[in-house]
Amino acid sequence: MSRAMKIATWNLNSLKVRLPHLLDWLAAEQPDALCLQELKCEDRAFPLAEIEAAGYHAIFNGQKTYNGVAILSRVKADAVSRDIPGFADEQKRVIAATIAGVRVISAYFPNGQTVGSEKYAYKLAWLAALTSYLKEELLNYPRLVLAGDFNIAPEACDAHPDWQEEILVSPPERDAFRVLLGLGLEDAFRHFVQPEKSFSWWDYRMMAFRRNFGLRIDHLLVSAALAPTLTASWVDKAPRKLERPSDHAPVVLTLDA
DNA sequence: ATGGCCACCGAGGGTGGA
Repeated sequence: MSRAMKIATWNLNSLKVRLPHLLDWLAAEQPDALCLQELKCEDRAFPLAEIEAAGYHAIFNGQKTYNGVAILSRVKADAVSRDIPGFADEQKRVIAATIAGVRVISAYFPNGQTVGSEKYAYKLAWLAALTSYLKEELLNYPRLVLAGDFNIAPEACDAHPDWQEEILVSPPERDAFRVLLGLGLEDAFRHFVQPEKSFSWWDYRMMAFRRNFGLRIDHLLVSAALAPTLTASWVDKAPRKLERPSDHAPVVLTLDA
């Protein structure tokens, strides 16, 4: 018997500020699992009551001011794991759990700031650690989704032609993305024919959203066991049009597994 | 024009994001 699932990822850029948008989106879209990033919220301040009132369970891994990830789910999450095992890191960027038989990982990849900076070196080291972790996770959980803000636009078509920065599109970052695919993961969005200039992030400045001056840096990668079950994937630009939006839009997949 | 916006902390402007 097959079961339809809707799984999404959304960098909220502050859970506190975006809570009304989040609750509206949950009510409208009813995802089975929603991976969140950039909570900027300590665990003790997590708005659990509001999330539960919306009909969702929540697991979270937060810190003050920066980073912070969570997974919301219709059914309770099992086998919860936080951070990258064996990778010493103060920054709260990873949480994983099994939801309705699917291993779901919510990840907030480092930004990297500028190519060659210390933060860039941290990004590449973090990517290597994540890759080792994913290799292990795939052995334990063949039905897996890696979702989050990757801070990498994997191909030329994933960045607006006028994007002048090296960061988010540099060859070492794109190589790291391809190494993840090489583990047997597939970009759910690219499993389907998509409109040109499909992006998931637009800068707050320069009227970037109105001009569709953006990047596709939020992704859902699915394991080989799940890829044949995909039924759709899209970017939901609606929340980016609201007052005081996150600079990221939710990215969604559906599957029938 | 080498910044423009937004959120954070905390009480003013510095830091970080992408």
